[in-house]
Amino acid sequence: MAGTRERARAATTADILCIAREQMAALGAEGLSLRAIARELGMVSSAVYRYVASRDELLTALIIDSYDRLGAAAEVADRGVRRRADIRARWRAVANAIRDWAMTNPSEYALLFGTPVPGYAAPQDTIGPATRYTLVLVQLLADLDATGVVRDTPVPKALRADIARLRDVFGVPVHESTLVVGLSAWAALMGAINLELFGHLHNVVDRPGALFEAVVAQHGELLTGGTIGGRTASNPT
Amino acid sequence: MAGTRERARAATTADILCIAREQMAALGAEGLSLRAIARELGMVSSAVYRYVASRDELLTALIIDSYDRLGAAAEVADRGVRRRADIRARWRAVANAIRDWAMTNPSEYALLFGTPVPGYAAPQDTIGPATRYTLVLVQLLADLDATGVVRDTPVPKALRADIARLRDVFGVPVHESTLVVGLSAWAALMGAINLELFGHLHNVVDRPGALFEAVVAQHGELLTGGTIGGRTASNPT
DNA sequence: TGTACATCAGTGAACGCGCGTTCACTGATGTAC
DNA sequence: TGTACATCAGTGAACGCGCGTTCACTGATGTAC
Repeated sequence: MAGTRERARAATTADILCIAREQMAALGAEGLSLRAIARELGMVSSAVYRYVASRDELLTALIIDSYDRLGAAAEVADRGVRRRADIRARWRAVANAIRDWAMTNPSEYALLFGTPVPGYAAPQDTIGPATRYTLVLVQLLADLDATGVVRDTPVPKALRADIARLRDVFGVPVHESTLVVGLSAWAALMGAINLELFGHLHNVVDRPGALFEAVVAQHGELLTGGTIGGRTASNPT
Repeated sequence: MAGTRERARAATTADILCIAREQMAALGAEGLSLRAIARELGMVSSAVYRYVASRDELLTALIIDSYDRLGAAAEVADRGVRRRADIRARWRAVANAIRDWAMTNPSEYALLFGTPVPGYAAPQDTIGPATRYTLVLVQLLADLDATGVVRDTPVPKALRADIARLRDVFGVPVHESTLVVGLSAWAALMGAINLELFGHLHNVVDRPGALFEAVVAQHGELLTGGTIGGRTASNPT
């Protein structure tokens, strides 16, 4: 039966990735060590090179895998919302899924969104997987637009070209102002997770989850209907 | 003259911090090496221990110093706005100052706000300096409140207790809803910087500065007058 | 079904490098009388 | 102003540890005839 060797190979390849993840959780991405993985596998250090060409390649594999899991989590969360037209609910679902994934896989999240590993340059292969979770968000924006929301958020001139290009890249028709608000929501989303995960809410907020909810709710409003034009309630300028 | 020895000591202590910063810029926080610093100083490796008790202590010094510089930058920017009542202008100034500092000191910013160095636990001494830049923001919120802005942003119940405690900690009277919107603005601010600095805007936006401006402007509106209540323009739910 | 050969997982030793930290020491700089 | 003593910056060697990567090898597993 062709495959018993292949299956063994696939199994230890998976083992390597798994151990690598554990090691990252304990020591961070820089702590990743092929020798330590070999030790854990009960192999001699050079044996790992049958499976992985170099430390950097392993790092790349971990990054791709992580982006993929994150993307899958986001997709599942989005699909889980029955009422497709309820953009706010879908936004909440996706945002929470991303946060949940981050909290249960903190080291992987840090690998993707924390300090880049110095000396490591992500190869092209990581781009595709990296876009996966953002595609969910962009599709959300497109569906939002389809509902005919009116928004008078100003689109900065300097962003016009970028935004036009973005629309082409994703191939999804999204209104300019929607994209701007969407990018902003994205920044807030990732910012809230970073602050929490990297410890900046210690002594600030005891229930980071509640803060996260508030941030997400606010941007949900902004996306689905908030009109934040020039009118201010009582601005003293 | 008492002091020639002391001055020499202060000078090489400063040199050590300076070289450490350069080293971090090149190799990241984990790349920080006392031996490499000694080499750079033209000393034998053990000599550094006259000035620094351990690698971790040096890391702590760097963190404190960085928080301090960041805080100073934020304070200067805020003070630079003549019309104190123009909260939006002050918010923009402070936000831009933080971003500017981050862009000119990427490795220090990463040290503070990126992935925590594994195995390193920040001692109590870092808390004070860490609050410095946030104090600028909180004072901004307090001054904003003093202008009598009306806002109907809902305050999540789960955040009530946290927010009350926060007000006590800072000793500045800030309205609940103001703090919630402020925290949200903080998250967006840091999120936008992280995305840019850690490379997530590559192939997404060519002018990250313009995106940053947009994010900051949006939250400026939200802070100073945007009312994002339950009313939505055309929400299909 | 059996043999001959190719593939390839894992070994063991080595190269050359890095690191943090300790310790007994030399010798110059400062201080007290 | 000069001497005796204390302080302390910097030395040099060592301990014990880690790492990535290469290379010639053994021996089991698969493949072709």
